[in-house]
Amino acid sequence: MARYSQSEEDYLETLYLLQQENKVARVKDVAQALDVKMPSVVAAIRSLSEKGLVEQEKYGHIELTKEGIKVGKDVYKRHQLLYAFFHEVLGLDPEVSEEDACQMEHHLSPETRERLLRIVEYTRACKDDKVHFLKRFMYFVKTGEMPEPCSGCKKC
Amino acid sequence: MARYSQSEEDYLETLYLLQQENKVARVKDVAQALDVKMPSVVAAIRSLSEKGLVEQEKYGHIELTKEGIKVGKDVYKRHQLLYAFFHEVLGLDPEVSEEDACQMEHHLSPETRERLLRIVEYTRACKDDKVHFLKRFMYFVKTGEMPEPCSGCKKC
DNA sequence: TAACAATGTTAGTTGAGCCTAACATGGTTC
DNA sequence: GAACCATGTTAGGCTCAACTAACATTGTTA
Repeated sequence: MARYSQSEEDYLETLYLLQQENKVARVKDVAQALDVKMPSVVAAIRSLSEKGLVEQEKYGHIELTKEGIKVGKDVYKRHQLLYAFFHEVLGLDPEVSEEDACQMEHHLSPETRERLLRIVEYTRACKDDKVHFLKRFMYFVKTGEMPEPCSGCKKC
Repeated sequence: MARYSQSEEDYLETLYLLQQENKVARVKDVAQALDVKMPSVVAAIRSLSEKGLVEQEKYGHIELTKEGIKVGKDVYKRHQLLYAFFHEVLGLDPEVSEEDACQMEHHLSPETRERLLRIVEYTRACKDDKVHFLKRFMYFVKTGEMPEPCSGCKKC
């Protein structure tokens, strides 16, 4: 999978999400979603089209190619992962989590991505576990002090 | 503190680091550090100078102003924090940690920054604690399974 | 001190990605 | 079916941040 610019990734992600929701994406929708003007969308689509990522019929719908879907979906997955990490693990607001995910989704290496996924999974699993990482971490966030050892462990 | 572009932040951070090491920064050093050509540096310095962030004497040294130091240092602190998180908490290679920190340092909101700092602190504190988060997390990374409850807790 | 090498600067170009203004198309309504 | 409105497109311009080529300055060395 080739490398794409931040802007290109944003267009592909937006197109992917619009396709999921509406089945059709129009220039106007993309412009609204990305808060840019329609001519900017037209230029971006032309460029993506030349790279084989989207297909356009004049004055018609915009459709992602197979490759376009792959990239758009991948960006969105990175976004979701970052959001989950910020919101679920770090306990940040939905708004902040969303905003930072938007920015950072373009800069996530495969290695970091894998580890972030692990820590999200770990945190989720911990909720059913005796040693509840998130509880302990949030206690630390609030008080600045370490919780008692095994405070969350009913066995002790 | 006003907002600065990614490129501006990179120049200020580089100048800050060069000043820390050498006491003087020259156009050539900055160009090397950022892997750009000297005319690009000259243009960037002129722009930063107009914004009151650096001072230049023609054909001479480049110095950060008070404000420039503040911004450059702040960027570097964000970098260090991200590096620590990637390396110490997620257990990623120094190389990957460094590279991702470079990219993401420009997109870190104050809220996320605060929480990342907490999780790094928490992880560090855990090393002296009975319930060793990092050990447990790394066990999960390697095996895909949750460690035994309180496996790290000597009291149990 | 004259020449040369290293460094810094200026001028002009490029490409990405946005914009506005003007024009084109297509679907809805009288 | 003609007029109108929403949507799409083209043309042209702007800013940012890089580049090359050519020129200027400084400092070192014969």
